Amino acid sequence: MNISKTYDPSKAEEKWYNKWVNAGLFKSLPDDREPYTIVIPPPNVTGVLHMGHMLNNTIQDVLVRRARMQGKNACWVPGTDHASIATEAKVVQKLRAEGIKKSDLTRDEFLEHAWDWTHKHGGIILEQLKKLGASCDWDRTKFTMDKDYYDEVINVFCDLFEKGYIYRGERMINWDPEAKTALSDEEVFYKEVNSKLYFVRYKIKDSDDEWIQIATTRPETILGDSAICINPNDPRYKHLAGKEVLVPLIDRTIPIIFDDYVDMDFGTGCLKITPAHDPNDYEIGKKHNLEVINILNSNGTLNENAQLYIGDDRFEVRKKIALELHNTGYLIKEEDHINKIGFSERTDAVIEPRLSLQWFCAMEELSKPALDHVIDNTVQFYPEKFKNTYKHWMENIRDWCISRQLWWGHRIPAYYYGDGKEEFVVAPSLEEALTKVNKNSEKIYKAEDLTQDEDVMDTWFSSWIWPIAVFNGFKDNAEIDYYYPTNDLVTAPEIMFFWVARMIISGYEYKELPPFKNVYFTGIVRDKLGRKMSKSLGNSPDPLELIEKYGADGVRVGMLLSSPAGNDLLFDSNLCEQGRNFTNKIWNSFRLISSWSVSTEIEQEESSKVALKWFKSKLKTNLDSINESYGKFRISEALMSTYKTVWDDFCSWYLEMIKPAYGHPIDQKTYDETLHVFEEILKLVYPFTPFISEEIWQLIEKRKESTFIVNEKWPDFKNVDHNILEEFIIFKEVVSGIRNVRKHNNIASKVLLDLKLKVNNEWKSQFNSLIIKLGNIAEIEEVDESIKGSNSFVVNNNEFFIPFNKGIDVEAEMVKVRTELEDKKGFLKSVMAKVNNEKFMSNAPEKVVQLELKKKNDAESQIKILEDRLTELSSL
RNA sequence: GGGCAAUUAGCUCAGUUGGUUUAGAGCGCUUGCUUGACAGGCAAGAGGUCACAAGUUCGAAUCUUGUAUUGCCCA
Repeated sequence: MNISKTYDPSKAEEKWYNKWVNAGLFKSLPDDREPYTIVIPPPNVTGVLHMGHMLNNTIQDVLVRRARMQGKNACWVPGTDHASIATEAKVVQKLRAEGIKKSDLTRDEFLEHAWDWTHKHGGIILEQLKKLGASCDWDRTKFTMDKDYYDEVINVFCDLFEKGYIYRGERMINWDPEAKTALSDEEVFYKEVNSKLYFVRYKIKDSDDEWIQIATTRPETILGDSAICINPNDPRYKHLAGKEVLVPLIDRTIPIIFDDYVDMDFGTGCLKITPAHDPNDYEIGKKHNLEVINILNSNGTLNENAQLYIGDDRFEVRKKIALELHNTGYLIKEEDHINKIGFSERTDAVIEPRLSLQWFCAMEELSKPALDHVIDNTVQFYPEKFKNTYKHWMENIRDWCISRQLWWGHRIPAYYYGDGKEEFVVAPSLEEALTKVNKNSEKIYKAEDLTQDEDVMDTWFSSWIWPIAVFNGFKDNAEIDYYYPTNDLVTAPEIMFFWVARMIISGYEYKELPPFKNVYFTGIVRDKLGRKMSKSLGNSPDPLELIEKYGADGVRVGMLLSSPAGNDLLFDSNLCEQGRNFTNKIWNSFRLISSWSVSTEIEQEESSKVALKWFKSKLKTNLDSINESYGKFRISEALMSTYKTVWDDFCSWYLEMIKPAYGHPIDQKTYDETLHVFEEILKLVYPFTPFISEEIWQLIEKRKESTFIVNEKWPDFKNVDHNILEEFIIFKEVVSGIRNVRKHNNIASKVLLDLKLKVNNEWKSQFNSLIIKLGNIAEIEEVDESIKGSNSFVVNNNEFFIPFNKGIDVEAEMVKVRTELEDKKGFLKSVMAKVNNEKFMSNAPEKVVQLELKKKNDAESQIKILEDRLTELSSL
C-alpha cells in the first residue's frame, strides 16, 4: 500500500460525510435503546457560520458521536430560527436598495419578499455545518416558521393568555426608532458616551426673578417636562414647597415635587421629570400623578406636543434647543459628562424609552419551577458557577415584553372588534376569534369587522418551545415521550436568559419536565488579544477557509484544545495547526504499521510481549480518565488525555518498543495485536476526529459495504496490571538516563553501549529487553561495585553505569552530581522539618507520617550514593 | 453603586474533602538531531516565593479575613 507522507483531509472528508449520510448513520427513530438527544441551538436561518458556531457544534458533535458508539440511540436535531429583527432588517435593506420602501408594501407582499430571502439564503449555515462533520439527523431539520411550528407558537400564546399570563399593558419600553420596534432589555447594549450636562434655569412662577437650576443630558426633553423634583431632605430647596415653575421657551406651568429618589449630590440636586421619556421619571410620574407628555414620534422626531421643533429629529433638536436656551439666557453652562447610553443590538440606534401598548408575559409564577429545578440540579449547569447568575436573574425576573413591531414572525393572534383598549379577543384563528366575539355579544360581528394585531412575537417566544416543538411534542406522540427530556444542551452563556431559562420555563409549563438534563455553557470565542470576534472588527477567521487549510478534524481539535467549559477561548489558528499535526501523527502511525512486512515464521520477541502487556494496561487507565472527563463535561481534558494516549503512549513509546529493525519483518502475533489496539485508539479519537478515524479504519482492512467505525462499540477494557505501570515509570527513567548520557557526551544513538547495573534496591528485570532495544544497549550486566570512569545515573536508588572508552568529562560529571546532591539535601531538609516536628508526628495521620519517613529514607540513601559517587570522581 | 466569579510557567489552563518525593499539562522558548512513520517530526532542557498581606493548622496553591487587579451580571 502506498501511503502519502502527510494526511490529506480534503478528499476523505467529503467522501465519508456523503457515505455516512447515505447509510443513514445519523438518522434516529425511537426504539428500545436508551436515547441520547441534543437539540441544536437554532442559528439564524439566513446567517453564516462563525467561530462561535464552530465551537458549539464541535462540542455537540463530539458528544453525539461518542453516545452513538456507546450504543445509545443518538439523535441530534438540527434547525434554524427566523430571527425576526435581523431578517426583517436585511429584507428591508435589500428592498430599499431596489427602491422599494416597506411602507409601500402590504403585509403579505412584504412577507413574500421575506420568504424569498429566506429560501435564497436559508439553510446555508446548515450546509456549512456538514463541512465541520456535524452528525445531525438532517431529516428532522426544523424551522421556527414551519407551518406546524408556527401553529404551536400561536397555540402557546393563546393558552398562556387563557391562563392569564399574557396581558396587554402600557409600559416604558426600549424603542428602536430606526427599526421602529420594541426591544427587550437583553437586546439593548450600553456604551459609555461623551456627552454634555446642560445646566438650565427655570423661572419660579409668580416670582420676580427667582430661578431654580436643573442639570440634564437631554435638553430636548424639557418640552415634555411635567415637574421638577427635589429631595425632601435637601435644605437648599425647602422653601420651594408648593411652588410652581415655568418650562423654558414654552412657559408651561409645572409643579415642584419632593421625592427622596433624587440624588442631592448629582448636578444641582434638582431633577426635571419627563415621564414619557425616562423609565425612572415614569415611575415618579405615576407616584405623583403627573401628566405624561409624549413629545416624540415613533421615528424619533418631535411631535405637536412638543410645541417647538415639530418634525425635527431628537438629536437635531438637542443642538438647536441648547443654542436657543443659551440665546434666551436659560442655559447657565455646559459641562462634559460621560454617561451610559443604550443602543440597539440590531441597528445600533440610540434607544428611546417610550411608552407603548405592548403584549407581556407575566413571569413570576410561570418561572418558579424553572428556578427551583436548577437550584436542585434537576437541570445541571456546567460549569456550575452559572447557577448563581441564573438564580439572581430568576429571582428578580420581570415580565417579558413579547411583542415586536415587525411583520416577519409569528403574528399575535389578537383580534380587535372595536376601538376600546379591551375590545379584543385572543384565538388561534379568525374563525375562532369570531365565534368568541359573538358568543358574548349582542351585535353579530362578521369577519371583516375584526382586525388582527399587526405585531409579531419576540423570536425567543418561538424558540423557547424548541425542545418540545421539534418533536411535535404538544400533541401526544411516541417521539416526544422517547426523546424528551433531551440530554444535553450546548450553548453560550450570553443567551442563558434569552433562551435557556425560558426553555426550562416552557418545559415545566407544558411537559412538567425539564427540556434537558445538562446545560453545557461554552465560552466566547475571542481573538488572541482577547477581543470578541466580530464582523465589524474583522478579527474572525472564515471557518470554511480554516477547514480547507487544516481539515475539519484539525479545526475541531483546534477549537477544543483550550476551551474548558465556560471559559472564553482565545482563538489562534496555531491551535488548528496543532490539530492538523495531531491528525498527521495518527496518519503516520498507521503509515508505519502498514509498512511492516509480517512473518509467521518468527517468534514474538520478549520485548514486544512486555510492550503489549504494558500498553493494554496503560490504555485501560487512560480510558478510565477519558470517560471520567467526558462524564464531567471536561471535553478539552478528555481531548488532551486522548491526544497524549495517541502521541505519547502509543507513538512515542509503544510503537518504538515493537518496531522491528529496518528491513526486518514483524511477527504475526505482535502485528495482529498492534492492529487491534490501534483500532481501539481510532475509536477513542473518533469523536474528535471522525474523518481520519473512518479513513484509516477502512484502510486497515476491506470492510463490508455499510460497515463504519461508528458501528463499533466504545472501548471497554478490563484488568489493569498496576505493577507493570509502575515498572514502566522506572523503565522510562532508565531510558531517559541513557539518552542523557548520550546527549552530554555526544554519542550518536546508533552507537551500541554497555549498561552496568548496581542493584541497591530491588530490580525487576521485566523491561530489560526494552531497555536494550530503546537505549540501543549491547547488554545489561549486574555488577557489585561501581564502575570507575564511567557515566552514571541513579534510578530508584539503583545505580547505572555506562563505560565509554573515550573516558568521561570528570568536571562536568562532578557538576552534575553536585547539583543533584544539593537538590536532594534541600529536599531532605524539608522532610526533616516535618519529621523533627513533634506536633506533626503526633497529629498527622499515620499514613502521612509513614510517607514522610519513607521520603527521609529514600533521600538519605540517594544522598549516600551521590556522595560516594563524588568521592570516586574526585579520586580520578 | 449592588451581586457573582477569577488571579498558578511567556501564553492557555489542570490541581478532587488541606498531606502522595520541595507544584502539573499543552503550546511557545532554548539546545542537539539530513535518526528509514511523521521537520506537520525526534530527543533533551530551561522556566513558577501559586496576585499581595495577615490569620487558622503539625502542615495552605487549597480554608478565613483584608487589599489590589480583571471579567461577568444587575441597576
